[in-house]
Amino acid sequence: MAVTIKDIAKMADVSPSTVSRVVDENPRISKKTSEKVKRVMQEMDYHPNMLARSLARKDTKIIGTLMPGTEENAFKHPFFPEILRGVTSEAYKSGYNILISSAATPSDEKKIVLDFAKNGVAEGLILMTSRHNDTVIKALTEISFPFVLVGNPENSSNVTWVDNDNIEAGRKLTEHFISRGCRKIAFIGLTDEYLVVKDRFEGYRKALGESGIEFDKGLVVKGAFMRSNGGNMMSELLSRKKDFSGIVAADDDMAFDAIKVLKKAGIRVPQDVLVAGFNNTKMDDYFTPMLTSIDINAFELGRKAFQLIRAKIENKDYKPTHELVGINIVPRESTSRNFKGSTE
Amino acid sequence: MAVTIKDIAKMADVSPSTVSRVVDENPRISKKTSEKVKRVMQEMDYHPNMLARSLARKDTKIIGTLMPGTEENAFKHPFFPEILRGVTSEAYKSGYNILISSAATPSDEKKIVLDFAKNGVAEGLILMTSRHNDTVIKALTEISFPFVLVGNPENSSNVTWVDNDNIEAGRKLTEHFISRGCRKIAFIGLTDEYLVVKDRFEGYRKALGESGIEFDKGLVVKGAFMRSNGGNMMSELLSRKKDFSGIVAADDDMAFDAIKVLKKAGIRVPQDVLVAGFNNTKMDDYFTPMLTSIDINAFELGRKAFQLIRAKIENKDYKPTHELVGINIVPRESTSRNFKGSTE
DNA sequence: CTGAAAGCGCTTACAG
DNA sequence: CTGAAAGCGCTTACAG
Repeated sequence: MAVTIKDIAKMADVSPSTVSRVVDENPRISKKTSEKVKRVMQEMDYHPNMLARSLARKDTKIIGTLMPGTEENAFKHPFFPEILRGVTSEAYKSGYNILISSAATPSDEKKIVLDFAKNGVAEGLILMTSRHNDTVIKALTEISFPFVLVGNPENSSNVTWVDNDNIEAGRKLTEHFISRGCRKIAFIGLTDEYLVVKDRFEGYRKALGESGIEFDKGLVVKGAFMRSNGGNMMSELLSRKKDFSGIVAADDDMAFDAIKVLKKAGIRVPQDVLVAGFNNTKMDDYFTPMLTSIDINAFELGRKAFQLIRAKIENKDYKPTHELVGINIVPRESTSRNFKGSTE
Repeated sequence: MAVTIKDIAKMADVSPSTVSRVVDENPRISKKTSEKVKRVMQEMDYHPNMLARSLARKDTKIIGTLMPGTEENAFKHPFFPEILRGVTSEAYKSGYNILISSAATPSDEKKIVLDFAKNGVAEGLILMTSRHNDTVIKALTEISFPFVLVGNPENSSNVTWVDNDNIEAGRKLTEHFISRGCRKIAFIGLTDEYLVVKDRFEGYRKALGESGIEFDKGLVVKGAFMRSNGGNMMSELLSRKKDFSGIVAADDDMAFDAIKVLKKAGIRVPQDVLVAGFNNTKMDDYFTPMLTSIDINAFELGRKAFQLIRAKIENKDYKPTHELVGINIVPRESTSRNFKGSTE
């Protein structure tokens, strides 16, 4: 059987209360007693039982995270692990542990989350994903269980969240094209479904405006935010027979597929058209040409998310707030002006 | 305050013991009582406190996982998330939760793990990584805390583990080259450091032997198991001026870099030389040419790992064992014989 | 079939 | 500075 506080108390010839206080570094305990108890704890290899402590104290130092459903493709997106890494790394510093959970499908999520919120294990929750008309967020808000969303909520008034400044991201990437001399810049992958994309698009328009370039909606292609459509959208754009020298894709995967279609059509990237996307996927370095992209700093998103949830937990009347994580542009071959041809 | 078993007892006019038994679906409770209690639980939105239950029962339904250090590159390897996804998905089915922890550096690991093992929260541990002379495994074995390793331990006698059949993987991939008519097949990235690689190499030799191809150690290039070296190893091989028509790389990343060097040297893949790797990275589809690879089924590794740890926990004298997860070859352009040239 | 009571391993207000 | 005692919210052997 594991060593308990009672065993230590007996060996050290003090009361359990005293041992508990030593463990807790309570300053009221005399140095002498404290040292004696500590020695005994060492000798007996005592590790406090966290369950008992949590039950008595009503805190657990455990934060839950809700990942996208294991059956969903979202889970496979490379930035979830990065976010998780950020969360874990930050949690580690302050002695918190991270519990991950994930329903198979969105419909199971609410049940899981509510149970999570009420079964006493997690003190707070980090949501990795938000949906249109999110019932999870609503439920959590109703019972006022502390949570932080990574991403931008539909109704941001009452929720604490971290996200990138997606408008800024769109603006910066578009400026990059402009600085390379492009004036006819297309945007592919616009959708109403995701705020991220709408924001990136807004940034795109902003950049155009700031440079006095007239917005041409003939250069915008709408489409679902899914990889498989990058190619179709590119074909659509080509079929319009419009002139363009740059393409902002709503994310890297779309950019890859768009470039494939361009190649087939005999249009060279970057010699004929510059292309770039968002997310700074690992693949960007391996694609031909290497893809210019916006790094969203997923690790930092995770860190910030943890800091916020911790703040909420430790300060019950912490007001809903949000933080924006900076982005960086990573220029690569696909927008290079002195590209000597690919390495093949 | 949260609703407790006492509140339910009072409302339903029974004793707390009875409520507890209803929650536990104890068949000794009369249907009538059970229904009454359940109704009250519904009405009051009762969720059992897991901490209290765990403390009393001495089980927590929580499994810990040790990821590679957050500061290590390993954490970024795309198969960790996949493994985790497998673990989580399987855990969900049986109502277990997964706690992730990760030291910053290997030296912190032992402390974390031992505390984990003794603080009563996790009933078992899944280790995602093993090291040369692994002190974590040793410590866990000494205190006989249940754990399962994903990967192959140095000293496999006393540990339960899941891994791919890496010998089979090496064999299958090499056979693939042979079936394409290659007889002079190089192997780059051999190292003593990792058993995975040694096994893949063993499979390579096996396949050669089975086809009566003489092994030529002049076609083997040693090198650390790190991406950055794929290019160097390729250069080394080229400098030997040996003839070869196929290259087995110790993993996909090495294959990518090797191909880049080949391209620079004016050697075409697959027209002049076939190349393939291991892991079936997402990038394989985006690289030019698309890379043939061995899929290691990381999701399945995770699932199996969970099943094993659960078996160990629920059956205390479960004997150390291991399971091998099958692999699949995924043929792509880089080993295609009727490749019409890339899409560019 | 149901309940009273002891116990899981801690914490902490109260008393001294 | 230290201890006795009650309590955190459950479970379960025992008794009936």
